[in-house]
Amino acid sequence: MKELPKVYDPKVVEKKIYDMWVENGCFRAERDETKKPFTIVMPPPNVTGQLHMGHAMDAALQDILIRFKRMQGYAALWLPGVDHAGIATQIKVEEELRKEGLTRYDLGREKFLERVWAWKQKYGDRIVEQQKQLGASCDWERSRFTMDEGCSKAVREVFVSLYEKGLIYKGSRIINWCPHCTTALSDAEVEYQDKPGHLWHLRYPLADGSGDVVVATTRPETMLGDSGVAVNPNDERYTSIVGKTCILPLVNKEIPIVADEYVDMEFGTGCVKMTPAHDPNDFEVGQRHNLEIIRVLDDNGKVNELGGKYCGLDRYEARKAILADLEAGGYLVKTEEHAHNVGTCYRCHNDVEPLISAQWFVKMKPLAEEAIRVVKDGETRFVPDRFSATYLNWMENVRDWCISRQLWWGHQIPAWYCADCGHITVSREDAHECEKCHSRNITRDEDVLDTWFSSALWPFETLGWPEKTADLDYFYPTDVLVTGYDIIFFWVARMIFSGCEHMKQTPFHTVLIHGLVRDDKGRKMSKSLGNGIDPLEMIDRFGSDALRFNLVTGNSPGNDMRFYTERCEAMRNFANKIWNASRFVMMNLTINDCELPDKLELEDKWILSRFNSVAAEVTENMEKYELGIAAQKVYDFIWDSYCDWYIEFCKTRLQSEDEASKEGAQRVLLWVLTETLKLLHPFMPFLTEEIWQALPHKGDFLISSAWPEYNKAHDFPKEEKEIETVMNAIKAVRALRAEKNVPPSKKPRLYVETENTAAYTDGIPFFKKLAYASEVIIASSTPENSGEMAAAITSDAKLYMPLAELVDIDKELERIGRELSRAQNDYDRINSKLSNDAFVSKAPEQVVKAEREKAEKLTALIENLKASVKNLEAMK
RNA sequence: GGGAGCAUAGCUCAGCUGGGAGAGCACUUGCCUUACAAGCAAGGGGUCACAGGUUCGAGCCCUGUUGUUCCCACCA
Repeated sequence: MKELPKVYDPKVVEKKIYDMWVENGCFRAERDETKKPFTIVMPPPNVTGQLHMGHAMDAALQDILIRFKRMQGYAALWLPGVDHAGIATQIKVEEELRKEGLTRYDLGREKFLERVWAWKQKYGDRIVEQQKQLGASCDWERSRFTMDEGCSKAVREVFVSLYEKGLIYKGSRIINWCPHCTTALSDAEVEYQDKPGHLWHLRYPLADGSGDVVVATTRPETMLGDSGVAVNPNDERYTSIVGKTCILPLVNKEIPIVADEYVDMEFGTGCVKMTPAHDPNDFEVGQRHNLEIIRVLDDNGKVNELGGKYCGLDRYEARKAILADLEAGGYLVKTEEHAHNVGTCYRCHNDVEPLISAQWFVKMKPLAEEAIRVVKDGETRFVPDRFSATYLNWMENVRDWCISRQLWWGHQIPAWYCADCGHITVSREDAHECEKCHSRNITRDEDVLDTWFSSALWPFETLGWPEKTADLDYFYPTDVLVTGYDIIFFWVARMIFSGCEHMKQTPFHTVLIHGLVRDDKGRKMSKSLGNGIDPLEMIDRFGSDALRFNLVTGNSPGNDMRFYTERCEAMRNFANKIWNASRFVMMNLTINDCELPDKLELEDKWILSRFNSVAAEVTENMEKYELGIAAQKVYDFIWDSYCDWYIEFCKTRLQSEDEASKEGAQRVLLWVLTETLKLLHPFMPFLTEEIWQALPHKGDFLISSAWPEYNKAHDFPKEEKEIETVMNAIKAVRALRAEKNVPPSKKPRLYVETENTAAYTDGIPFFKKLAYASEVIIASSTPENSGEMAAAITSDAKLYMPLAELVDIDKELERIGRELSRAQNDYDRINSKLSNDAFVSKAPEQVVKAEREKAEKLTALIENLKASVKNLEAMK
């Protein structure tokens, strides 16, 4: 048998094992009509991305599920890919250009796009390589890119077909504009932040000279675009001025005063300036009252030529200048502190400017209906369930989706404008003439689509849609989508309505939501804070398996988790524990197959029975997506049951002359280890495969072996109880010895007084090994000189040790007295339950029975303790 | 304004459909017991935020309160 190093070194193992899996096609998913498919599509990371802890957690969860299902015999497909990430990527390449003193306009669209593709070529694989280090068992041969030919075709098909159905339209509306990224954004791409600000009260004189109105605003610079003042129709303070006009200061323009329900009488002065071009509400009021739409800010957030003397000023400079001028002109009535909610760009975090612009939109209401139904009817289920409420709330109130972006990197909108007749041609094929007037004087829309427009198609475009492929037929709908709660709106919601619309089937039956990985102080990991922990560094220090285990244990689905390096270390220690247990088994191995023996000893039945329960429970937990609980159970089984007890139980047999017993121990040790490695494999794939390869095994790879199933023949409840009696006695002896500071080297005789001689006789070798006894004498009567010996008391035995020099009768009495009062307390509590008729009659039979058994044991223990007290007192 | 999460050991968190409070780390004591000192054994430490309620029985279910975090929303 191969000699293994004393310490597990993930570095030498992980790369080797991963390459072996890849070379042998272990991740490949084949269509197989004899198997059920199980499909996960990976949330595609950004091409520009670097693997961070969020990705690592996401990937770990998916890999665990896919490995589990693969072992259960499914045709398990984990489909990877990367996202072109419009704004993010374009910004990176533009930054690179800036270092050369260039802008994208210097290069022109075509050359710029060449640069981006080159960038993608250079860095696009980086994150994929990093995912591989995590052990991701994706079918890499099917890897896709959101701008590859197939995806482009899918995007085009969807755009055109939605346009044909009237679900995509172009219109001028108030949209969110990022002056830094110089593009429109969707509602979902705006992050609102509470920021301190001011509420300025401005006086607008009435045109007829009969007085003035005072409006309150947080954004005085937009006054340049004011085209009216609104008051509430029920506001008696202002009924007399409705219908009049006032003079817009600085601009010197006459604007109407209108009455509209929108105005809140309680807020500010009850008069609101109306800037229809720069505020969504004002826009709507403006529509109702036919107010002029005057856009005064350009695409860069600077005042445009309609702003008169302020033209060219940045919006915040303009604010200062305008306030100064208003104050000088006596128009500034007062200034109040006022915190307000400001929209910021989710990419660059600059303030978003609401402004009127002609953009493309997806009409959401009709699409949302089915997307709501599938979740309400449980065709798609969120885990944890509370996120379905988040989803439904969003979907029920969803507004039209602005999908055009003023960028170059992305899917260009397939719309051509006719210079002659003004018609818009939207086409699957590139258009060369206007479909209406056949003029060739057409130009293509410059804009590209929102990145999420293509990601929304991910579950089916990656399987070949719009072609009717065999893969699509077999693997769609997919099964589970794993992602963080932060992109439910961006992505999950849009995949669901897209799947419903284009495939007529929801894209997945389960959405497994996880939380954010935070730093050890609970802060979000971010570049600007510099508090990010690099998963690759953790892999380097502790191994991929340890990182994965850390990321999936100790927190529950949907909750954020704090990342502690020390926990990674603890998991590394766990990996090492298994490594050494395996090393121990191998060192003792003289067999070369992994069959169980014909004859099973008591302890063998115990560990098989324990394993059996654990396998059943773990499987159930996995199926309910309780991965953390499943992992914890495997951890406990390995460390407590297998290592701390079973291996120790076996040591004597492994050294014995009895060949049958010796081989039996080897066989059970090996069998349980092998099966346990299977349960652990999804969580710690590298370590388990490495060990499995070194052990006698059937089949080629652990990754493709069968998941353990509950086996009725391995259910031994009686033996479990019996060995646990012995374990309790061992623990009692060890506790006694520890209290008296007896070193393991001191091995006294052990006299056991018990009625249960059979079990204790079976346990003799265990008492010798684990309770440090030189000799074990079992009798149903009290040994001589019992008063001169220290005694450990259990419910069915008294275990005496001649540690004469350590025995102090008073101290013994005190110690036993403590145990007695503890036992008495427990007994009283249980007895009060049992003497309660309501409990006995109403509680389930099982529970009552269990309580009775406890009471019996405690009664016996108390009797034993009392007898000892009596005995000791007689000695005094 | 609406909604959700969280509150359990010194720290970070598990605790699935109600039935004797757990883990990791930290701490104390003793051990190099030939798989593992990245280890073994023993141990200390908790009014399960607070107040009610349902129940034979509540960390878990219901109501309310407090604190805290987050999401959504067009009050200028």
